[in-house]
Amino acid sequence: MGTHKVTIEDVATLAGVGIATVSRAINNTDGISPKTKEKVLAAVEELGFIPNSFAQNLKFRQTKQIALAVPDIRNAFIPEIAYSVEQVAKHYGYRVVQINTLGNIRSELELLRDIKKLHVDGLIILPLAYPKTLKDLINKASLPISIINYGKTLDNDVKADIVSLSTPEGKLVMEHLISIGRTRIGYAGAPKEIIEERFFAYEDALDQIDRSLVYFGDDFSLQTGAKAADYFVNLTHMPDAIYAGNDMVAVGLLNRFKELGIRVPEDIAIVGVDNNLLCTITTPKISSVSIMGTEVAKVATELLLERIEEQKKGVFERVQFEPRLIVRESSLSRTRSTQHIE
Amino acid sequence: MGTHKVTIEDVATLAGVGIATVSRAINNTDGISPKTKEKVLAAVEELGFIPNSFAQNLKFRQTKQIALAVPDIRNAFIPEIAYSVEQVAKHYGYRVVQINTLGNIRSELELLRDIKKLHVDGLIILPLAYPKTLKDLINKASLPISIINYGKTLDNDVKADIVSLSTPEGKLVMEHLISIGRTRIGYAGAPKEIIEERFFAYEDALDQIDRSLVYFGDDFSLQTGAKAADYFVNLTHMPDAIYAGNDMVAVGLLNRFKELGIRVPEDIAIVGVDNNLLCTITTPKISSVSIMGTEVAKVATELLLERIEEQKKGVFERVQFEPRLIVRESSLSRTRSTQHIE
DNA sequence: AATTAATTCGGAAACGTTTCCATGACTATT
DNA sequence: AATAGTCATGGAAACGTTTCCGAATTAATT
Repeated sequence: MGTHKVTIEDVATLAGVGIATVSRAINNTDGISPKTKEKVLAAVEELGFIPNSFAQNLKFRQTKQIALAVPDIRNAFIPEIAYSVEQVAKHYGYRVVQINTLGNIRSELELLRDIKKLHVDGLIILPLAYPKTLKDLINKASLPISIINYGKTLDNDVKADIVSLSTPEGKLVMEHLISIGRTRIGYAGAPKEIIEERFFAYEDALDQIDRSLVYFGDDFSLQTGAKAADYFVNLTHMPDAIYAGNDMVAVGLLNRFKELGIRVPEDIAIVGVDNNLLCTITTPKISSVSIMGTEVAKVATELLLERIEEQKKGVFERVQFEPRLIVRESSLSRTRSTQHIE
Repeated sequence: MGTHKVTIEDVATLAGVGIATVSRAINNTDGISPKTKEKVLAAVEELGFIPNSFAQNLKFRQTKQIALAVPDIRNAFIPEIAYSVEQVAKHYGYRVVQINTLGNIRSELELLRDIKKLHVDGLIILPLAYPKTLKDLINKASLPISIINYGKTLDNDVKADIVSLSTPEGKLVMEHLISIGRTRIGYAGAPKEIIEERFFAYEDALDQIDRSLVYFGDDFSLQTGAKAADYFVNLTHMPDAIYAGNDMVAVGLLNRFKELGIRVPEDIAIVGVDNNLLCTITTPKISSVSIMGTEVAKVATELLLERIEEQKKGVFERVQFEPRLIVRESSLSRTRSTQHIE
């Protein structure tokens, strides 16, 4: 337990040496004889001395730690990102501390505001939305930042590396649904402010939109999917396909539809976005667009760590990944299946 | 961007005051006139001064941050814990930094070894296993620790609060499977070292165990479940029920069985542990034991924060939560169903 | 108007390290 | 044996804050 009052000076006294020597011993620095080193380490052990890292870092500056700020841990899309970030960071010898902002934009801003308290060398952030404040805070921040851009368009003058998905993820979905002959296509997801490109793709793909086929829930969750299913079922004229804003919603939809006796894909086709692991364990398996989370996270982390290590200023990178549609059972054509099924 | 070389002294010079006054201004301390305060804050703004928090904490000691160390973020059981911890911490005004040890015992030990580098006031750890080193490190650690004890028995002299699940979670599963008339019950999960109680319950419930009905994979993952299914299917004498070490494994089993044309629960019943969200979105829905993650996490966090705030020494709490079996479709009795289905 | 009390402020010590620099002891070279 | 060169070591400065304490200014009391 030791209330940790023991300082380097206590060790020095016990070992009968100067504090400089103690420092050399515990840091494996050159210029100390093996025997004094041993003597010092014995004293360290005896007193249970632990260097105060605040004092250490006061000179050192580097902490070899980076922060990863993610919105909602309950969305299974996040672990994929987190895992990938950990891998790369470990390879560079960095530790990752993950901050869960819980889908709360306020706490995202708060985090940026006192990012210094985290004692990290850099930050990877996956913002929910991009209010002007966020941009200002990023630009004012005094440490390297990588942004994983999840669906939103960013101003070009943000002083951070940005790795993003190009927006056609929704376009892919819509083109696919149209190509398999669906004509009444609905949308279900969070309000469009959250990831607006997702919904814009829906609007863009249709000549005219029927507002009754659009369901906005509170978030991208299973519950939203279930509520959306209830909503669609009560329409006099049901859709024959639904573009789900993400896979959680898709799963929620599918599940509720099954409970209600509606067949997928025969009655309604469903396609989600994220290519979440969940898509492969439902029955039927759900078609989805992979947003390449692993790759995106990898690049974002590499950019950040290179910026940290090389102390790069300016010249911020912009990288885009193309999404990839993976067709599964939930969106098979009713007549014949010419698509490749995974 | 500012390379953050600007110090409190620069601000003092610009504002034409002493550094003590600057400190008072930025910390809202008493003993400063409104107008000097305003003047100082203007200087702070102009220079973009950000206090060096290493220097601050050198005196202050408290960081109002706690760490949460979790094994495998890809296991959907974790988010439940994390979410609950965040809620409580926020209520107390603390930030949570999450450390993912990726199922690696080495990195768990490493974390404890240099926990100081994280600059947190306390730690909540969900250990994978309990080698002696871990206990030693915990006892030597110089900050409050709460352990969320996930299946393993702990020595009583660990100097930390411990919130654990009482072990009968596996017993519940076995008694249930036996009660619905299954006679050849198998086990699938990670090697018994990982969470040994899970497997011991299996052994205890049976008069004699048939080693061929036990499958140990690498971990508690979907893949392990799938591989286990392949294994069981190839037995000359298949089991009629499987106790899955956790829900990920259960889902993996179910999915692969379905691909192989084996009916659940008619041919094989499956029961998992964790009561993961996944259990309700598969077809059939999977019976599982809730380990009360939310409640456990809540108590663990409260104990930790109280210990921090009140600077309690000694008197370590031991809290146990009882698991709860939730019967769903994957373990219905073949003859009639008398159980309550959720 | 004179004394006392209350504010406001700056200097300097303290927090616990790392590291530069000077010193002294020891080894190697001639 | 004398000089040069290594090596080990401790003292002290530096890192950037907060805070104690005394001084100086202002306000309040008589």
